[in-house]
Amino acid sequence: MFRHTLTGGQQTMTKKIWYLQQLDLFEDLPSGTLIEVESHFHMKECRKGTLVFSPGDTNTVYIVKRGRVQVYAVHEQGKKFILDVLHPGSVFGDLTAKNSREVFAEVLSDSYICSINKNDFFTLISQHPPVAHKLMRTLFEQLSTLENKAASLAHDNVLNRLIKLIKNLGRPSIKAQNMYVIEPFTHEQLAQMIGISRQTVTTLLNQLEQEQRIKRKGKYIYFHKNKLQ
DNA sequence: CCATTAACTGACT
DNA sequence: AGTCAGTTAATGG
Repeated sequence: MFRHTLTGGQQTMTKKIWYLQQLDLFEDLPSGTLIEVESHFHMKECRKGTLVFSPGDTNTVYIVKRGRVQVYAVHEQGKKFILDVLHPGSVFGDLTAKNSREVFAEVLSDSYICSINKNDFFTLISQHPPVAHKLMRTLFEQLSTLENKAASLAHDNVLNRLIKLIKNLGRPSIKAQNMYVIEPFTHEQLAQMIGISRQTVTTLLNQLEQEQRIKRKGKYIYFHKNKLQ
């Protein structure tokens, strides 16, 4: 398993489950084997708020087919720290043999979640090297971005943390060039991603909007790549 | 200072 | 009734 420490304030944490973003793992397989592969999966419809994964769940690997899933840790004082928000194509599950106590995965919007027995999953992967290859590539890419995250949490003030978060969450807009969009999050969720308070997020977002560094429509946040330093 | 906490408010479901 | 965003006063490192 991977061990990475996030130093936000005094807290350190261990990543007990792994997840891979935006990975259509089996998309390149010939349709014949695809059908065989899919027979190993279960598909479940999950309502908003459902806990897909909770501590102690070590035998299953999950793939998000539709919707959004947030992976978060809960600390001693009951505070949430959001580790990642997963989208369709994301793969996640527990790597450890022991029970992990503090990591949960919760559905943010009505979703379809595929699940597969962990051993079956790894058997499948070893039978299809291109899939293993893709899995590893994404894994290493994510490892490098984690370093930046950790450094930001350790050294940046709240404003810079929020700015980096905004940059990381932004996806290129289809409409305007160099324009980026962030899907709806509550201020509470944004706060929980970088370990700051909800009120501070509210204040800083208003400040950034007044400085014309971001724009907002409802819960969507827009920004130009150059305007946000 | 900078940021968090607590508390209250109005808007929106 | 519950969630969310915005504001302010008090507190602490």
